[in-house]
Formats: sequence, C-alpha cells, structure tokens
Amino acid sequence: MDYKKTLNLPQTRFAMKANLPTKEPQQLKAWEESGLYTKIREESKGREQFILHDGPPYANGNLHIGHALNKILKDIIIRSKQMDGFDVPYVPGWDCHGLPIEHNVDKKLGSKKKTMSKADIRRKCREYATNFVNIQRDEFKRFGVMGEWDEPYLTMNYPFEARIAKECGEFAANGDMYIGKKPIHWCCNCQTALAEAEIEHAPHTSPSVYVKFPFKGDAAEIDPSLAGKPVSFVIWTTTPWTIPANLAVCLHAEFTYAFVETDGEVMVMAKELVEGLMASFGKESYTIIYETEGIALEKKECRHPFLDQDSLIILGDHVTLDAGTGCVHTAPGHGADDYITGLKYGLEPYSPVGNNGCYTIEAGEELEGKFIFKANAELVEKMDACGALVKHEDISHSYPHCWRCKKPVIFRATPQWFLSMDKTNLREKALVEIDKVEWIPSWGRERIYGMIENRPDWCLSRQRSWGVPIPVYYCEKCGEVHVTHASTDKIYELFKEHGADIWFEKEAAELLPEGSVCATCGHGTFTKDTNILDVWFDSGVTHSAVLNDRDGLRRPADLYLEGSDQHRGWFHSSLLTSVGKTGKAPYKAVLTHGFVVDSKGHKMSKSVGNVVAPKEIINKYGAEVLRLWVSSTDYRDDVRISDNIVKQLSDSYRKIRNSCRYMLGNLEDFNPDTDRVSYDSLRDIDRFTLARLASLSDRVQAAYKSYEFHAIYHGLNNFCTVDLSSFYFDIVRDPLYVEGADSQIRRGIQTVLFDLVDGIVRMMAPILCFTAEEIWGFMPDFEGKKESVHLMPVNEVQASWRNEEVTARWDRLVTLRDEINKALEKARSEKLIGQNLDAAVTLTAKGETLEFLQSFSCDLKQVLIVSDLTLVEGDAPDGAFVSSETSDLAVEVASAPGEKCGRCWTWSATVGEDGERPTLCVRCRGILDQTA
RNA sequence: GGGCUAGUAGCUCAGCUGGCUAGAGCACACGACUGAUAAUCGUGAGGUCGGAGGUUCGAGUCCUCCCUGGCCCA
Repeated sequence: MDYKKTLNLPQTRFAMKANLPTKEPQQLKAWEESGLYTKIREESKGREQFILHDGPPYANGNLHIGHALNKILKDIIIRSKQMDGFDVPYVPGWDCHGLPIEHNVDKKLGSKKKTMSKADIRRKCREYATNFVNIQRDEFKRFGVMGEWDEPYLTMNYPFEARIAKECGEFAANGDMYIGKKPIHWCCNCQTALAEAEIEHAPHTSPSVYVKFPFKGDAAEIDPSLAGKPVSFVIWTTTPWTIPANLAVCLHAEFTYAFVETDGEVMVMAKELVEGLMASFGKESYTIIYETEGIALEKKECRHPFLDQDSLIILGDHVTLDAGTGCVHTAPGHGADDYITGLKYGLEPYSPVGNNGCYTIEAGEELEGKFIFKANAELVEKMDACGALVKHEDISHSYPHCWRCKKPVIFRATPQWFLSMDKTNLREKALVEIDKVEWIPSWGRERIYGMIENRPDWCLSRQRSWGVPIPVYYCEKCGEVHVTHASTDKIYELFKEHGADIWFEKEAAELLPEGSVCATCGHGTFTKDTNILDVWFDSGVTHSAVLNDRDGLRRPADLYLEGSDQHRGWFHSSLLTSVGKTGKAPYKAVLTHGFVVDSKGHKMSKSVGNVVAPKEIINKYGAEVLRLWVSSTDYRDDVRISDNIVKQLSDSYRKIRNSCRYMLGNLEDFNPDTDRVSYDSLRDIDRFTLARLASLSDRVQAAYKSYEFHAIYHGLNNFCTVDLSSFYFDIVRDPLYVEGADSQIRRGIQTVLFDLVDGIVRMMAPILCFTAEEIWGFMPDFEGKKESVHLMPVNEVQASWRNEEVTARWDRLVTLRDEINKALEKARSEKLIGQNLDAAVTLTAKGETLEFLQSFSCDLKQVLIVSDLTLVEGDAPDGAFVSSETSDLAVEVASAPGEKCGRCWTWSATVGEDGERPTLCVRCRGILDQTA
C-alpha cells in the first residue's frame, strides 16, 4: 500500500519560479488600480511625519543604473519608515531647465533656431523635458518605487518658476546679489557665451612668445647683489592678444626662481627650466647670479612691457613646470585660473575686448577696433620693437572651438550676477548650519565644509534661453539696477499664472508694478535683464518650492539622499539658498551613496563598453533582483555591478523565495486564529527558532534605522539558509509530514512557521516589495491581516521569544550536530549509509557533555535525522570518529537495524510486527489509528 | 596637482575601542536524496587581510610612504 497519501505533504500554488519580468508589471497595475499609495497615505494620517525630500534627476535621457541605485534606496527608506509607524509622503521631482536640454533642442532645430523667438525655443524645450519626465517616470515606477507619481514636482511648473524667480528677486532686493565680471567662453563669431558642453577642442596655430616684464624699481630690494641690474621676469603665452589685459605675473610659492645674467641683463625664470629655456633662446653663456623661492617675490611689481601700467607679482598653485617659464602671464579677464588667483589679490577681471572680439577703447587708441586674433602679429612686432620679446615661433596645439561655427573661442570677462558669500555672512552662517546637520557617512561634513569654506561667490547668471530669468531691471536713463520686493512680488504672481515665459513675451513696463521709478534718477522706464539663472539655483530652491509651498510637507526635511557628487551640487546649492533665505539648513540629515562601477571598480562608460543598464536586468531577472542588489551592497562606498554579481543575487533571491514557499506549503491547512499553539506548549526546537527570528528581527530593525540595508540582506539570506532551510525545516519535516494533521506537535511547528513567514515577509517588504506582496497573498488569513503587506506595520517580536536559556543550549547542540554530521559524512563516503535516516548512531561521551546530551533525550534523534541513537558513557571506542571541536565526544555510525517504514522512512525493528500493516512502524500505526 | 574616500577568499559582506590557528553566505568540487524536485541536505577545498616600512609582547585593526580605484575641484 502507498502511504504517501496519508502524509501532510506541502501544498501551495505559490510558484517556485518567480517569473518576475512578467509578474511585476501585473502587480504594479494591481497596486495602481487599488490605489495602494493613497490608502497608505490615508491610513497614516496624523502620525509623525518623516520627510525624505527627493533630489530631482535631470529630465534628459533614459535612466541609468545610478538612478536605480538612488531611487531604490529612497524607496527602501520610505517603505521601512512607513512600516515603522511614520507618515511618509514621497513627492518625486524633476529638474527641467538648463543647457543640456536646450542644447539637444538646438541640435534638433538646426538652422531653424535662428528664425525662432526665445518664447518659441522655450516651448520646444518644455516639450522636450515633458517627454523625458514621462519616460523616466515610467522607468522609476517599473523599479517598484512608490510615490506621488501623478503629481510630481517639476522645476518648470509655473508656480515653481514663480518661486525660483521670487527667491532670486529677494536675494537681489536684499543686496546679497551683485553684478561683477567674470571670464567665460565666448564665441566672437556667434557673439554668444558658451558653456563647457558647447566647446570642441581642435588643433589651432598660435604664436608662442616669451616676453620680458621688467622689474619695477631697483632690483636691490630683492637682493643687494642685483643692485642696478636690469632684471625682468620672462613669461610665456600663446595668446599675445591678452597681453594688453595683463595685470600680473604669477609664480609658484614653492618653486625656486633663478636670476640668470646673460648679455648684460638678468632674466627670471624657474630654476628647473633654466637650461632648456636658455638653449631655446640661443643663449650659450649665462650665469645664475641669485636664486630665491617664489614666495619671497610676492607682491613685488613689474612694468608692463609696452603699456604705461604695472604688473603685480602674485602666487598661484596652478603654476607648473610642464611648460613655459614658471612665470605665468596673468590676465584675470581672460583666463579661469587668472581670474581666480586675481580675485585673491583684488585684481579686476579686466577685459578690453567687445562682443565682436575687437579691442575697446580701454585697450588704447592704437588697438581699438582691431580683431584680437589679427592683432596677435602686430603685438608681437611691437614687443619685438621695444625689446620685450625674447623668442617667437608658431605652434600648433589643441584649442577650444565653438561647437556651432567651429571658430576658435576666447575667454572674456562679461558682467554677471553673483550671490555674495560674505556680504551678509552667508558663508559663515552656512558653515555653522553644516555642523547642525547629521552627515552620513560622517566624512560628508568635511567634504561640504571644505567646499563652502573655500568657494568663491556663486555666479548665478547664464546667457541662455531655457531657464528662469533673473527678475531685475535697469533704468533706461541712468542704467542703475532696479529690483524691489514689490517688483519681485509682481513677478511671482505673473509667473505663477503664466510661467516664466511671460518675461520674454512682455515689455518691462508690463512686468513692473505701476508707477515704478528709478531710485537713483527718478526715471520711469526700464529694460529687462537678459540673463537666466544657473539651474543649480532652480533645484537648490526645492526646499522652498516643494517642502514649504506644498501641502503635507515641511521644511526642514528629515533626510536628503543623493550620490556623493551632490556635496558640490544639490546639497550645496540647497544649503546656500536655504541659509540665505531662512538662516537654516533645509535638511536635518544628509545621506550619501557612492557611484556604480563595474566588476573591477572602474567607472562605467559607453566607450569602454562596461555599462550595465537597469532595463537589461529588469527584463532578464526582474526589478526585484535589482532591488536586492541595491540592498546587498554597502552603498556608502562605490558599488559594483556585473553579470556575475546579478546572477548571484538572483540565486539568493531564489533561496529566500523557496524558503518562504516551503513555509506557505506547510501552512495550507493552518488557521492562525484557531490553530495556534501557545508558546508554553511549544517544543524547545520551536522556541529556539523563534529566538533566532527575534534576534534577526532586532538586527533588521536596527539596520533599517541606520540605513545599513546590506546587513538586512545578509541577515535574511543567512537566516533562510542556515537557521531555516538546513536546520529547522530539515528537522521539522518529519513531524510536519508524518504526525497527525491536527496534532499539537504539528500545529506547534505551524505556529512557528507562520510567525516566521509573517516576520520575514514584513522584514523584506521594503526591499522585495513585489515578492513580499505575493507571499502575503498566499499566507493564511488572520485577524488584522490587511489587503497589502505594505499597509502593515513591522512585525512585533514577543518578549518571550527572546529565550536566552533555550538559545544557549541549542546553539551548543548545533555545534555538536555539525560534528556528528562529519561522522555521518564519513560513513556516507564509505557507502555505509545513504541518507542520514539509514544510520544508527552511537555517541560516547562523559561528564558534562554526556549530561548535556542526555538532557535532550529523544530530541537528539530527530535533530540528527537518524533512525536510531544511543548514548553511552565512557571513553572514545577504537575506530570511532572523535570530534576535533569537542574532544570528549565520539561518534560511531552503523547501518540502522530493522526495516524501513514505508510511511515515515525511518528504520525500525517494529516494522513487520503488524500482519495487516507489515510495512509500517509502530509510530505510524499509532498515528494512522488516531486519525482514522 | 588639491580635497574627500576606498582596497579582507572568485562574488557580496562580518571582523567593536589592536589579543586565541581571519569568519559567514553564495559560487566551486565531491557526495547524498528524489515526500520543498529546474528544489533540498552533507562534506570539502579557497585569503602572506592592495604593497613596503614602522610602533607594540602582539596589527586586518595604529603611524608613514607607495600602488590601484572612485567622486569633486584645478
């Protein structure tokens, strides 16, 4: 007779194969249709809020793996905080303005752009951004990220644009903003400013000249030995046209400078370069008559080689010995390094060059109106004539060109708006606020502190179309800046209704409050500023436009979470605008994650071909595996991803899934409300497992609180494989299948299995949101069970589960079990047994170990899953397996006596005793008698 | 070049304030089972803790330098 039908074998419709790529979209649809997010919001109304404020991704292109890491981390936090009892609204957003979008729209428009108005171009940009918001939204949703996707914040929404303009206008009206000059890339042909992204590098021929700047006054002030000698500093440049704008010669503080006497004059240059330079100058005989470090020459002065002005000697770290003379010609109006070092010495960004690339009158009558690139030759001649030229040759080198017209570009200082770091102590206040924020990891504080401490004023203006205009005016008569709180308020109202487009469509008079007059001259007509704001200002102001303006949110946020690059980006801009406006940081804590790199730790790039797209993983394995990947890594450092890594994750996903499936299969006939066995009536092994669950649960909750999700992944994974699959499930299988369906022992195990799935499913829910929901659907109903696991709180660990006595005893037993398994394995390799049930084991021990083993009595046989077990007192018999861990334990394995029971597969001498049921052991006969 | 940061078995991670022969899971190899079965169980082999110095009775853990990465600047 086949007794298989009399067993309680697991049964469940919960599939072993997850089939995630097809099932996840169905689940998403179901959640959407049931309005899960809204239900969660309603359920948690009135609870303490936790605000994780979303940093807006840029609405351009498809999502890459870095987006996945960021948004999934956020989702895990949102969901875990929600289950932890907070009200956690999540409003995702997008950064919609800016050059890259305008750039792409430009490319599409081609020459058509020239015929279009700014307003037209802006419409195209808006369409473009909208399109990518929609694409990215779908992709984010597919990751399983939950939030207010129907009403995200967009920096191009009218009220948002209004808010940006208002915040800017306030800064202007309060005097934090000022007009200064700064060199930017400029195309003289297109007569426009260019961003870094609009620059192409191409070969270009430039004059390479070495020019002498004579020391001003008597060189004796440097050293007496130089008294009366004509000393000059030799600079090298490939842009002679910038020499009229020279204001300084820059040295490196730590380099040694040599004073080289040759042909009756003294030339100064870096000592290390003397030999090569003198050779190239054709000077065969020379003497170094003095040398000193750069720092000793700081703030001395030279004369301009041909203009009636001085040139200050300054110090800068950008000076190198790779090329030139170690003395750098510095024109703060025509170079980035020059500008920055110039700022430190109070030099103005002097740039006597107009929009068309021709000198202005500032450069002198001789040069006025001449195109700079043409003036190069003339200047070289001039310097030669006045004896300043040491050497001249033409060289070909890589030089920046305009992406559009392909002409060489220049650096040129133009008027720009700046946010002052120090006028109203913004820097100082921001630094104070930094120390009130919790930076996770803690080095985030050092990183941003250093940046704020050293950054120059924030250049806010951009010469572009797609963005929010700087809402200030200029008096038509006297040219004075005009901006007031009233004018800013008016702009706010207008933008809220019409968007920032209205700025480009209306005249200043229509945008200003009636009766506005210039505070300086009393004139009443104005022109508009033509700049737009740096997009970092847009996103920097989300704390105001979203946290403050939107119902149900608040400032400061509890948490900002972005990649570590945002210390320079969003964390930075948000801090400055928030401190400037409110005096406070916009966040209480800032969490950062690293970057996604390939299996070797190298950055991903298309050209290297090591890019892993989230879509590929989702299509092959499902978003769940992507989420598991996010949870498995210590994201505070860079995180690696590769086919191998994902495959491994997918394997451990299956392990977790199967463990749950086994539990569900054994809970088909269990009603948690009526079949539960009280803790007191459970066996020790059941209690031990509950204690393990409690310990896991504690660790998991702590890990969620400290955002250390990889501890959860590892904890859960280990628990499923070690504590459950290979221990509890393995041992409990016999009573679960063999004992009566309604027996206390089986119901007790089921009670534990139920608490296990219930606990595990809630622990995993923030990470494996799809699978947790699927498991939830297959769990038996019970009182208080809600329609979705995501509506449930974390599982509560009962105090009684933390049973230290049972844990200590069983931890030790587990160690002994591992030892005995080694003996069984030896017997197996000797073909003495196949499975453990084929074995009869004799344990020989003494003293405390013997007592310990005896205290488990008949449990021991079950724990080892053998058919027979005998405990003997004494020394290790010859030939017995002696444990290396516990020397006082000897194990002997023999083939189990008797016959194998046809039902429970245990070997027993009682099989064959009953003539009617000759294949059954006495235990099975008893069980069948009871259930019959 | 500067600021911040990292480098423990093939992979993902433990290893607290320096203290037993450096751990886990997976992957791998071998074996068992066929009543979790495109599952499950057991056993085993994998690491001079990026490298070199140093401090110490003792260093994966502290210091210095170097190498290889990452982010941000220049």
